Amino acid sequence: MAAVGELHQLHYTDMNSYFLNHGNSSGSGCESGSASSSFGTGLTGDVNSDQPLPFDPSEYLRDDLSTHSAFSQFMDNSLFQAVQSNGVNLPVDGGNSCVSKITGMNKPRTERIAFRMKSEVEIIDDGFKWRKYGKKSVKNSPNPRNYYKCSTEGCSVKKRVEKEKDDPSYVITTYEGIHNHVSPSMVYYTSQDAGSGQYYVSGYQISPGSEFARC
DNA sequence: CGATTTTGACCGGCGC
DNA sequence: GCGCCGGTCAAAATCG
Repeated sequence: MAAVGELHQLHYTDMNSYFLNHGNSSGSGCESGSASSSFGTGLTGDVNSDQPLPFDPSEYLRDDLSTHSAFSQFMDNSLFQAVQSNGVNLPVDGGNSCVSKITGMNKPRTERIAFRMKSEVEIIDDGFKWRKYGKKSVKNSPNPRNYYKCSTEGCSVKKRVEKEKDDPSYVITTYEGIHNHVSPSMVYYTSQDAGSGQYYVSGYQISPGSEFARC
């Protein structure tokens, strides 16, 4: 298997099952109906193993606007809310753990999630605004690793992006930390509950300026 | 002109 | 203690 040294310590997050679970459970906004069945193929109980993903998320990222939405929603909901700074607290689908983890389970350190996806470009617009702060060539790989920070003030989420050693058409993106804000590319709508009078998020859409919205 | 990228220097952890 | 390595800093360059 391929993977750059450190990634052996990580379990690749299975975006497919994320789409399955989150697309259905979160309800509003993202239509995941027919896509779910195709996402389901190839998923087995071993998604937690130290293996590359048994699928190619980029097929969906490239071609399917609803999946673009799903990815953006994933970034918003899952990374923003589910990944805790200590220990894993990610949604699980009845035995089929949809995520994975991550190093330092017992240590109070920042969570990390790695994605491997096929892409011609390294920079995948996940809805957040990133500022590059470093670039480093790593051992055992001819490809440099790029370091990004979330450019939103007060948010210290980082991500690393590098091309896979054995197949440069694959990009490995590692997210670290929790956004303390929502994605700037998402526009949320609120409604007021007639009973309680409280406001709640009734829906959202990708803002016209987003990369996703251009497809 | 402010924001972002580039890139070499610097720093800390780890193994020997 | 020393060197290697991954990660970050920060000044200069570039971009919009």
